[in-house]
Amino acid sequence: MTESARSVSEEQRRYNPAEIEPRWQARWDADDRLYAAEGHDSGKPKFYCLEMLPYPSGQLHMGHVRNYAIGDALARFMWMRGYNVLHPMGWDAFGLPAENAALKNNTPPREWTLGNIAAMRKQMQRMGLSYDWATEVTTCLPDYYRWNQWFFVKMYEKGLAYRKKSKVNWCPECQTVLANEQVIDGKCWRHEDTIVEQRDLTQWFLRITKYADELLSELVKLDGWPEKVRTMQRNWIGRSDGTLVDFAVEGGAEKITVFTTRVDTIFGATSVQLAPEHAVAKSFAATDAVLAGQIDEMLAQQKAAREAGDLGAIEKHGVNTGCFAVNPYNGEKVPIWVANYILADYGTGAIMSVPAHDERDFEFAQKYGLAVRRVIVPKAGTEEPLPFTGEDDAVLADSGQWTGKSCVDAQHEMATFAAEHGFGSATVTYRLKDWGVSRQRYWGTPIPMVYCERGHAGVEPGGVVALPESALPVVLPAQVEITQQGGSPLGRVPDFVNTTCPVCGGSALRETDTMDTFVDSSWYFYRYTDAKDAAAPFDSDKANYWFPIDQYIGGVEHAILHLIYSRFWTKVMRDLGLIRNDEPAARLFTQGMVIKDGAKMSKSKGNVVSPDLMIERYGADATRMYALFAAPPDRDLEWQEDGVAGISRFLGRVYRLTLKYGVMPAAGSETDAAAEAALLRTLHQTIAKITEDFSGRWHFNTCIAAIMILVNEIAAAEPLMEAGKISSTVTAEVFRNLTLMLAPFAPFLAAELWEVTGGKGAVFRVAWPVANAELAREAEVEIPVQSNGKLVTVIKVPVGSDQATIQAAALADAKVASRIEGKTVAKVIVVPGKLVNIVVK
RNA sequence: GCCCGGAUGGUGAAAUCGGCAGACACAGCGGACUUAAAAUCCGCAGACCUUAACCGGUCGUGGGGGUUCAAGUCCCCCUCCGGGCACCA
Repeated sequence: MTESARSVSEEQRRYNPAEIEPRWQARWDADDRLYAAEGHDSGKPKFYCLEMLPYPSGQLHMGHVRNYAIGDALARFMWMRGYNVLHPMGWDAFGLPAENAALKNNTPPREWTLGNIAAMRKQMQRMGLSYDWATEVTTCLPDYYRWNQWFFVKMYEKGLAYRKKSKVNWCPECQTVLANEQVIDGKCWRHEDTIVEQRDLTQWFLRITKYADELLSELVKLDGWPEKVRTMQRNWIGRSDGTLVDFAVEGGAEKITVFTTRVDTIFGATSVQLAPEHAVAKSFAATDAVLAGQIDEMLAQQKAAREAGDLGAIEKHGVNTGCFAVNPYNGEKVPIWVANYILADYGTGAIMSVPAHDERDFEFAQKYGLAVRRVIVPKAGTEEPLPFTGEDDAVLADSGQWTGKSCVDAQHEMATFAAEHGFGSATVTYRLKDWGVSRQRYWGTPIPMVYCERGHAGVEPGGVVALPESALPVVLPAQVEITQQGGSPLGRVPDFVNTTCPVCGGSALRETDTMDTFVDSSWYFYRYTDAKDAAAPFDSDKANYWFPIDQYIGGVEHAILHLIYSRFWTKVMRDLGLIRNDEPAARLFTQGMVIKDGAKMSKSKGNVVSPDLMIERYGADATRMYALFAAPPDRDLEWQEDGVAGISRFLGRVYRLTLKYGVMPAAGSETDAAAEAALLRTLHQTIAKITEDFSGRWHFNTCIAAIMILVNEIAAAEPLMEAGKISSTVTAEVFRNLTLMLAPFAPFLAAELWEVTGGKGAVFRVAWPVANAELAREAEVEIPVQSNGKLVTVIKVPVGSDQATIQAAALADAKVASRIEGKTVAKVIVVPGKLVNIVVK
């Protein structure tokens, strides 16, 4: 470096991200190995860092920016820590918006989607995100979705995919069926104002309930997941342990099976309540026109309430059928009612009503004057008002041979008794329902099934035939007219629909529904490990090396959609022998929302801030760094443009100082050893803080604050550096490590400064600095001195001073002396290194 | 109704184990530089009382109580905000 390099003009020292960032971006884009992961044999520990893949809407929003800024900082940090990092990105590219866009602008969905992907990929590159684009996954392309079809067939063969007619959720806006997980408060997850209708349709389902128990029990092992997400999944799965009990219908061959979690209260049952849809209710109605009318009225009322979006508003009511059921435990006859609050699709659609020990039953019994019979009493013998629902420290009364038993013991014994006498059994009920995956839409994965028209051995006419692997992929036809008329668009493409049966060669019709797009995102992260595989969804050895994902980062809105489906898919793949891991991700992080003026950014509120605009004004580094600085990552972040400007100013300071003193420091004869030690002390304290934070708390806001403190201190030492009082060894160490610490947060600037200060190679592959505890150590520590808990003064003592020394120093202080003068010192509390509190009277 | 979060200056926030509340920023105010402005740099800054000023004092982490030498942090009760589940038997 020559003297001329030192005399760079002020103008050249001005931080100009608009010049620096595109220059580096071009260099990075040209190097397709820059962010590539290494193989199993790299000798390094692996780290799979993953952010949830976006829907290619065509525009990154601030939520994406925040999500990717977090993941990118982590990936770069782990590279610098010597890990073999997999950091991929892809596109959740099927879905309804492409069809809507097609309707609106007459652009084919594929063209629209691929155009959006290209635009968003460019935005991501502009952000400086460290993705390995060689492993990019695009779910709407046949080389990906063919494996959706392959999995579907495998699941069909295993009985995990099946077709049935049932009540399903229909969104009139989407013109398709939705899964239960996609219905929120009776409304569509994509159309918050659209009430979901119930329709009877034949649909394909995936048997997620087969894994309900494992999905639930393994939640306790996911200690790297937020408790909130685990709780939400636990609630969603909704396991309920209970007993099935058969009540014989008096004077008929029918029986009513009820589900109860409190079989111990069954001697207090004074009626049986049926859902209006219940088969026994229907059979009574067949011979009772009045009852039939009342049941129809209930169903009509439910339908109306659902359409009004307010199911909770229906008042509970019921009708007495006039028939009786027999309680198998005591032979007692109880009336059978039909009630509008009994859910047909939970448990068995029938309950026993025990008014004395259930709040709802009590309320219902009061309304209709049904008998209330107490059969549970507190162990303590105290009189509890009814309804008494407690089961701990309570025992049975007037309950035959179980009288005096504890509730919990009785529940087990009575279930066993039922099983022994053939009228019931212990059982488990889940709220979770099988995953309905059929969609009456075009832009999705075709379901790889045909219906053989004539039928053949084992398949009746019109029966289901799964396509063999050789017939895959079933490619989505390109020329499809998208209209708003009902039914699957593929059904209007004769070339697609009409095919031949792969078994008998006769004519066959294709399934015209496509798969829920949540299928695509249920296993995409496995594909990243082997994105170009044409013979399999992925190579098992590769997946077993990389899985589980070490850190998954995304929004909490997927807590029960994507995150439960992908856990299910992982378990299915494990049982197919493709992978060894039971769970997809060891650690999950859900970042907070980005808000503006106190509200979530949305077009309708007009408070959307465009990342492009921020990058244009302040650069990608400042935009990303602000997203990490303004709040800890798990909290909501209020976007304030002035804050971005502040970060930009800060980066400008770093740039100016580094160019001035980091490139070629001024030479001087006498150095200031104390000032040098102080600089190095702050430097090493900063390294220690950031290193520790990355491995645990992820409070990047305080990491960046720590870097600011270091830079403020460097700036304060500017006169000393100018005068040559800080040796070049020290400035070199300070600026080198400052640059390395900036690399995860502001990669463009770090790359630039690394190069201009003579660093070799990519700054992201340089070893992360190691804090030197000796250099970081403070010589003295400030100890606040309190009197009765109120601050009096602050004294300085050498680090490591013992209690006696600190106490002596505190009592020797003039301010302290005047404060305690004339008072009695009752006690002196000394916490070494922390504080002194003198208790006086 | 049940289950999770959260509430700290004008604003975003910090205080990781019970030990100086408000680090670091933003906005603001004052100053330097400049013909001027921008940019940059330096300084002030929780509220209230007192003072000419310094000094000094009181209050202060949603509200009320408690434990403790000491509470934003622990315990009890309550309010408000956000999220999840909910005629689930």
